[in-house]
Amino acid sequence: MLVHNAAQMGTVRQAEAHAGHRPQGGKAALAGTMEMMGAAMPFSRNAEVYGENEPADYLYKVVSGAVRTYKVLADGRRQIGAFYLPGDVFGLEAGEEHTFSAEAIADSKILVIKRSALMALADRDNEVARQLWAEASRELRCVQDHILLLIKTAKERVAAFLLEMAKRSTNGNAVELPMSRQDIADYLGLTIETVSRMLTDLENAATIELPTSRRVVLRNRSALARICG
Amino acid sequence: MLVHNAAQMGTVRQAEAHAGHRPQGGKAALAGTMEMMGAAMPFSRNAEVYGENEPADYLYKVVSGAVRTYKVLADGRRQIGAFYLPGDVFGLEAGEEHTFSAEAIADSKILVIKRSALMALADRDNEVARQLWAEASRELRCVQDHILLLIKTAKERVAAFLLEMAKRSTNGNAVELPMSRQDIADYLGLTIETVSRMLTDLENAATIELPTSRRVVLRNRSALARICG
DNA sequence: CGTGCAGTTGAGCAAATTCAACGCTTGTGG
DNA sequence: CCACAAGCGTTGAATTTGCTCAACTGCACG
Repeated sequence: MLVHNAAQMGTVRQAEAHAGHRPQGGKAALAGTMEMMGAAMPFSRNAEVYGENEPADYLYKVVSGAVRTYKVLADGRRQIGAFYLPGDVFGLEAGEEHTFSAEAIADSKILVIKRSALMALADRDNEVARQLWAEASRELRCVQDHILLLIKTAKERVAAFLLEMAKRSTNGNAVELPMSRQDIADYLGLTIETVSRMLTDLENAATIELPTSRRVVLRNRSALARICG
Repeated sequence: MLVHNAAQMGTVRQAEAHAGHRPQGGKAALAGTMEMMGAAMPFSRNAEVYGENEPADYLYKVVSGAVRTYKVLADGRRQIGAFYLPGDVFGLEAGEEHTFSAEAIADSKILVIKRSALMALADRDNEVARQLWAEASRELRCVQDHILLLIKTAKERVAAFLLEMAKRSTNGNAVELPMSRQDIADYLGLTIETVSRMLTDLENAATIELPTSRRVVLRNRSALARICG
């Protein structure tokens, strides 16, 4: 189910109330269109946004906070598919059902958009359709890059992860990690111990600084890039 | 952008001769549409279909043979993104350029379709657009499953690979592998030696038979499924 | 009949995991 | 206000897994 408690139920309805709105013109960006059609909902830390195999009736855009998508294997191993930061769109599926589950990593505000409304709009407005394609393409590229990550060594994965987060972060060399070591490990296909060791190795090599465990400062980007392979 | 430059590959020009054809009706499947719009081209074993970063002006459908897509990292490691068997569509990208390279694994016949023609058709015919979405979605799901493979143990990866190939193969429990051990290894993120060892382990456990190195017979599917995790 | 390629097998090694202990921070109840 | 438990992260030692390197087999092709 999309809605997990009564308190959230009401807010989702709001999203639908806006579903009929038209964008200002044919050249409206998907970003702008979505703001018109969706309603921002609060999710608290670790709250589920949607579950695997649930109908994909909505898509989402992170306003603040952060989101992880993941799958859990039969024996409990968890693979995180992606992290989504403010501005990122997630939950856009061509199929009828979500293939991953999604949870808020921290307290978050998330824009909820009814899929059918956006799709109907895309049928009339080719620009919107194009934007949806671009979004899906971005997602595919992300997953493909993720595969390339998973064939690398532990140090390479951690270095690549830091560079990726830095590229998506706004504040230069200082990166605030919203996720735990376990989340990072499950994203990189490593254990928390290995992630921790690689981070301390990088710190010892003066490649990064770790003022706190959730804050990383890149001291030597080119060294990181070199490590990436 | 939907309109793209003319081909740089001389042989591909043939495909364009058919580009103006219309499907029989609005409900034509993508499969049928593509047969109308494309020309079958022969590719010999190991021939390149397209290269990474080349403009994605065409998309492709395997008629016979098999295709691999791959990326090579700076240090020479190769990651195979996917294998495509007869009936499979590949090279469909929303972006301007191919993100992987593609090669024929064996001598193959491949249908070549001009992207701009198909896209133009999709603009007029929502059914075609929907089919393109479905294709892109299938591709995304494939890549996501691939990620799940890469976090497993060597034996689990090989077992999952065999089940995947069996599911795509037509002839029951007998699976003909068109690709080499090196291809399998680069798909699974393992070495050829490890792939070979896992296969012999499975054979010793009477889970599979290996009449020849390229032919596998699944003797105990449920055991394989159990191994997958 | 040799040559070359693809695949298998073995031994030793390196990388990452597992298991275990410990430090630090945070929140809670006496 | 302090004591203490819980959660998160780090570190160390032992173990396991898969890799590297090397030898060897079978087979196709000249």
